[in-house]
Amino acid sequence: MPLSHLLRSKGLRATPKRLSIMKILQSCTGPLTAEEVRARVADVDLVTVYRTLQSLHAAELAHEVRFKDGVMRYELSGGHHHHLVCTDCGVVEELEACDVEPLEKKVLKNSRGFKTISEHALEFFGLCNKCA
Amino acid sequence: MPLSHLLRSKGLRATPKRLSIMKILQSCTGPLTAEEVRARVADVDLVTVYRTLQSLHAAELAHEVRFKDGVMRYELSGGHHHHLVCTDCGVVEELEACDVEPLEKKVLKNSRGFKTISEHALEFFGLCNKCA
DNA sequence: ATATAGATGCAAATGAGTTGCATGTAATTC
DNA sequence: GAATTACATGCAACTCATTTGCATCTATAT
Repeated sequence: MPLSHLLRSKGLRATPKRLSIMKILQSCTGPLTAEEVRARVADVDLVTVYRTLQSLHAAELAHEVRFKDGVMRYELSGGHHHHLVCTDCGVVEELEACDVEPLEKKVLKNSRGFKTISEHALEFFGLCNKCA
Repeated sequence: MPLSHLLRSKGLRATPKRLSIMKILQSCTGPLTAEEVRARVADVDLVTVYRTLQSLHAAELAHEVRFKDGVMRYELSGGHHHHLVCTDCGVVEELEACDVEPLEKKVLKNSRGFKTISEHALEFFGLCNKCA
């Protein structure tokens, strides 16, 4: 499905800037901050980037991730997954498998105070081959 | 070990405000933001709270956690663990067991680009009994 | 072509967290 | 137990990510 159809299928308009932003997200290996997106798209206001990323996330077309710096990052939703982040240079490696579901089930079963678990956030931090 | 000795063993001074801040952290079930700490301690500047929490973390006396709002929270280090957070009311339940280590080993083994994994962040989000 | 709801840009505001600097005080030394 | 000194605190001002208000613009439906 082309990006423009994806957007329209969620009730969002397929504007040139939106498409550029999505293409950038698509072309990068790791999740990007609003500022990183702005630096890669010609003539976009940072506010527009913020609003676009929020819209994409609200429409479930993008995931939100926060690494240790606390800055929000976005990536196109290509299935649920987690990341391995280098604490030295910041390189990000995507992990295909999630494998947290069994843990999640166990956590819910052992919980006294919770009825449902809908989400989880998991990130790994370490040193990449270069920085080690 | 009393809090004052804990501090001194890490080369930090046992000042009244520091002790108050630590007592508050100790008495609360979940991790607290700087602002939440300030609201519970008499006559402390927010800056002092920030600096104190950072010192405690640097000395490994406190853990840092970030939930979905992106705000940093602190809790006294009582062994590594994770949290279950209610997305509605914000209640936090602590999870005794971690159980991520085997996953971590597997992730490192499967990784092409990383040599070591030193840390991970894992939080679960759902609805507590009250809010469900 | 027109209408309209949604998208964009600019400026200004918000809110978490930080920094510089002067003052205060815990811990050490005599 | 008084003096010394390095660390701790408070205040004001700052930075930086993110948000909001408002006027303008434009993709999409009619």
